[in-house]
Amino acid sequence: MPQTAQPQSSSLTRADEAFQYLQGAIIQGDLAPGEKIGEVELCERFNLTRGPLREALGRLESRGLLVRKPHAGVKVVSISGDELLELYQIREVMEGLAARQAAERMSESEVADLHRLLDGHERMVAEADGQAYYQAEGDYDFHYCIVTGSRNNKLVQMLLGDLYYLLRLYRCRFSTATGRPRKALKEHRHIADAIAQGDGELAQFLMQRHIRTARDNIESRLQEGLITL
Amino acid sequence: MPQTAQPQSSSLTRADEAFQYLQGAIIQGDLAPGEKIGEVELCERFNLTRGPLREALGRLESRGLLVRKPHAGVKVVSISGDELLELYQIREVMEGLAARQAAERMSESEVADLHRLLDGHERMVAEADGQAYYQAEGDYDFHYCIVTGSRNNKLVQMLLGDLYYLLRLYRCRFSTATGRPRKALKEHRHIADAIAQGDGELAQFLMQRHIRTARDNIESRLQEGLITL
DNA sequence: CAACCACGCTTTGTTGACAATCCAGGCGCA
DNA sequence: TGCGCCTGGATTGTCAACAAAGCGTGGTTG
Repeated sequence: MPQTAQPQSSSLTRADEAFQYLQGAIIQGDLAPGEKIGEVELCERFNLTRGPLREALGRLESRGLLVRKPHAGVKVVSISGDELLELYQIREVMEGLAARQAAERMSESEVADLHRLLDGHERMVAEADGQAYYQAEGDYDFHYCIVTGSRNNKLVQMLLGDLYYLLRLYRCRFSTATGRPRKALKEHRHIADAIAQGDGELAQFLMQRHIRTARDNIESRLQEGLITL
Repeated sequence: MPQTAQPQSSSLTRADEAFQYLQGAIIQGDLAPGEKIGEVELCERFNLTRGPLREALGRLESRGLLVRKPHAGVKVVSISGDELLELYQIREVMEGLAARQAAERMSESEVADLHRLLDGHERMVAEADGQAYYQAEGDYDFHYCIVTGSRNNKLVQMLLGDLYYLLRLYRCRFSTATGRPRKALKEHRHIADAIAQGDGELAQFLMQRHIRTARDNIESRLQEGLITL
């Protein structure tokens, strides 16, 4: 599907398209990690020239999804289990902050939305043991809500704009998930309750413990040998 | 290894030069915030063509130092006091984590280096009330040491590669500083002691309080009207 | 037979020109 | 006189070609 026709948003430049497309391709695993990929090949892959492509590449590199050596070419970032655990440690403190600020600043309607979201998740888990969907998307929806609710623009940018893409990359790579949907959902509910009560400290504590639990889960799985690096 | 360190070694490309140069120019304030600056002007400013420049611009944008609207041009990021406070909140939790991990993972020699660094700072403060230098550079040196000591690559990349540049931008803009070198130095020493003893929890707590104090200081100064936005 | 050097090819970095888009100023009309 | 359209200029986005650097290959030599 060559997107030669650009019907609508003229505000979308080719470089932006390439950026989004490449980001998606990397996250979904269409481009293997460590794969040294040439520029011309990418250009032909979705008809554009090297100018916009290089700009997109630069942005991807700055975001940490690509590594590029001066004259050696670009390759998709190779990931390790240790780095994933590092990411979770960072997530722990940052989302803890997000939860605290969300508890302090979320509006009534936002809190209501959050609870509705959890109601939906509850139905999903109850109905069909919908582990797959719940973990893949629902989990992100919940955390997404809280992060945006923190009203901390920089935090939103760092988490939603950068970190989550990396996490998604890992998650898609070795499709490991917590494997504990009900417990996780319960934790989510507790966090939402703390936020609803405006108890920032509690929300922060619960969120940190929630993510730490997930991290421990992943760590033990990694040690068991489910490493797909 | 974060690619943000410095593309030093052999052949640094023109785009990298432009990137570093522009980053420095923005941080030092040679480019006013909110200033809409043309590409050709930048090109002539340090002889290079628009290709590499645009790549550098893209990376600057992705790093948050520039904002660019599709056909409207680029302008240096305009900053607000609120955003600075947000940054400090993020710093609080992230550097808290860094301090904890540094306490757990720093080597003997690194701890010794850290203490030597503080000795130097102590001399500076005692000798000449060297507030200016201590605050401008010494403070960063200390935090830099601890962050790298955390051995958390992602954390290093996010703090040293991104956040600190923004902080420097703010600091240079309204050259506000803590104005409490002795107290800050004492806090630094306590943190270093906690790290030396391997007490991660204490180091984290002290670091968070240290940064929170600095933040409160800035907040009150802002409210007093030292806002240069 | 192995190691080293030189050559050429491939890929990246850079350049200048072309085309699309937006902003400002001026003119016409109500 | 004020509003809106139009045109001109300038700026950004895009392109195709040029130059330099890295790497593999093949030949030569110890």
